[in-house]
Amino acid sequence: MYSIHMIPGIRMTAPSQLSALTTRNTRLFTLLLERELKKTGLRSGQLPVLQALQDGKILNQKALADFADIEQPGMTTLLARMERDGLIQREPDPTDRRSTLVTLTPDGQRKSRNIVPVMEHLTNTALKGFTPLERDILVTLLERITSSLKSQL
Amino acid sequence: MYSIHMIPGIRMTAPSQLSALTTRNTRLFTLLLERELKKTGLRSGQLPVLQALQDGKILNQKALADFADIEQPGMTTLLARMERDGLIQREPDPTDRRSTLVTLTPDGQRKSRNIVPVMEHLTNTALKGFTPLERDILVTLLERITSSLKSQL
DNA sequence: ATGGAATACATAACATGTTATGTATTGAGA
DNA sequence: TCTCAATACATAACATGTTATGTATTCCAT
Repeated sequence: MYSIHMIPGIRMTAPSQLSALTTRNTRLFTLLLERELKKTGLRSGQLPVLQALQDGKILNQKALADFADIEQPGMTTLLARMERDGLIQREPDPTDRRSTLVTLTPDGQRKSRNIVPVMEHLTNTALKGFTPLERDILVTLLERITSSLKSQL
Repeated sequence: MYSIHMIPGIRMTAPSQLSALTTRNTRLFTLLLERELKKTGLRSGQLPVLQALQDGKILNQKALADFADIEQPGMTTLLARMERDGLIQREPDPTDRRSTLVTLTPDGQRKSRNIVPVMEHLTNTALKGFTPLERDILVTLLERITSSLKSQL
């Protein structure tokens, strides 16, 4: 499958600080992402919503929360900020009066087109020097962790 | 905690989900960690402070912020909550009137003894099925990412 | 010795997320 | 049909983190 010879800098020490490492990487990545997005008027938390609503798609808030993998109240407040900033539009669902349908505004659509190049650039920065094999190994290991953690929920 | 999710249109097969994977793992790990810590009366953000002040060590707020790798205002508010909750004590540094010296209270010391087993258990959960080699590969790759991202700051 | 830069901390405003809880609407079974 | 559970959303309270900014103190170069 994969071999230690292909991983430079291998140390054989205990990953006692695994969570610190992933947390640090997440915060660093988000920090750099926010810097890039600042030029486009977007924030990192908005990206899943913009992605989910691309191509004129219409979703209610529950579907957006599921897609973004956050709780419903978090999505409610996020969408309130995005509506305030003119990125999305909310209107009542005519078929279900509990539900609110969300769409991108033209400005939201326009700004969301900047996301892909920004994410590509940052991902390449994070994985600088990684061989394709190393990328695959990393993703495989991370997916196994996700699976293990989700099984504990 | 910010949330970076899968962005469409990135063609690289697997690593396009890198930030989504690490972010999801971080949130999942933190969620499970908070559940465990709830029994001990601690919160996840407090752990670096408790660790840094173990064995009666005395540090000022700047040193704690550096250790925890967060900004100074974040540490100030964190320490205010921890002081409110009786985990730490703050007193003026007699040798530098700008500085505040922080120590653990007896209760903080007592509660902090629960951290290591909790973290070990959760880390083993996250890395369930990993061989020692796979653990080291993972840590090595994550550290390379940290290094690449930090070089962009 | 002193004046200006650097340092340590605090505060405000905010984004992002979590629980807990309340309200209105919908749906489903007796 | 009617009641009761489930669903969708909102709100409150909070933790954790970020910038931006202000204040007080200390350090250093002249």
